[in-house]
Amino acid sequence: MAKFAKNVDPKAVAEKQAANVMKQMQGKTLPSVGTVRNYEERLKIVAQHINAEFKCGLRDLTVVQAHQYLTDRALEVGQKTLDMERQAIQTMMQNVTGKLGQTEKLEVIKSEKLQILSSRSYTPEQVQMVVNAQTERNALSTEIAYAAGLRAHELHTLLPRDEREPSDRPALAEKFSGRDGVIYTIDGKGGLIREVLIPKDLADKLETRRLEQPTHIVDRGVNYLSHYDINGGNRWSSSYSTASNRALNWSAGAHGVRHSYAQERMSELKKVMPYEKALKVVSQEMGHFRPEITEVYLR
DNA sequence: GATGACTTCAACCAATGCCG
DNA sequence: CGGCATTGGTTGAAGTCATC
Repeated sequence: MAKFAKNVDPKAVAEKQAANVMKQMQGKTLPSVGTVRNYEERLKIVAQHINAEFKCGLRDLTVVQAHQYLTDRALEVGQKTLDMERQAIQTMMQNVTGKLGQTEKLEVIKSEKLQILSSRSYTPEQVQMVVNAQTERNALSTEIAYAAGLRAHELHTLLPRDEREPSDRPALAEKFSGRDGVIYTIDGKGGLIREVLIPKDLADKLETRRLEQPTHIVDRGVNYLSHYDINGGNRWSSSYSTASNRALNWSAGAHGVRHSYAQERMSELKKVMPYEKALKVVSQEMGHFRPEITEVYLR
């Protein structure tokens, strides 16, 4: 009895079960750090539910019970979260508990909640209002991300062009045409190094924050080596959202400035070239492998 | 010493994006 | 076009720092 006393918290129990399962995944071909974090997080939620509903531990979960759980869960969360939980359970069953063979899969369940896909972009004036509601350090990150179309985490990976070679990717001559500034590189999604263009005045401000020694930064469990004293990742994203709510009474998230970049570049380029060509140029500037991805930024 | 502006963290949920 | 991997958004609690 006494030895269970410290484990009466259901959340703590579920957390431990998820952690143990993930530990047993070591040695398998593990996905990225961020994905591992997602799996563990989702498995913790799954464990909490099934501990209560089925009175069993996480690794006792059967295929039939998993199906039952996901079907119930479809009423509570959206498709993406439901997918993540199914994948996490599936990976556990394939690699740890053996309830599924390596090629066997769980049935895909449809969420009952429909997702609303509305525009996330900000006008230049709106971005300026958000910038004004942030401290100088966060404001600089916002201005750079907006001017160069960066993802939040990419702010932690900035480096001048002459200090790092970009990945070998096709590039049209029209890349960055109509704008000028200083070329930097960033380490993007999936390890793709790409060139980005930062206006001169912002590049100057950025260089005043250059560090003598690069500093180690952890964001959402992922390690970065930042060469500048600027914010990025979830800290900047959080700052942006709260500042947006203060200034505008709404927020579409920091990623909204990347949507703005895409839309502004498209309207600039469409004046001097056909739509298809413009889309191709913008997709290269944003580090997309295919132009169709860029189109989701235009809605 | 209360209040508000601002930042950070952790936990939960969702969108983005590649590829078969 | 769907499955799956990777990245981002929101929220509440808590901390710092002015300001009154």
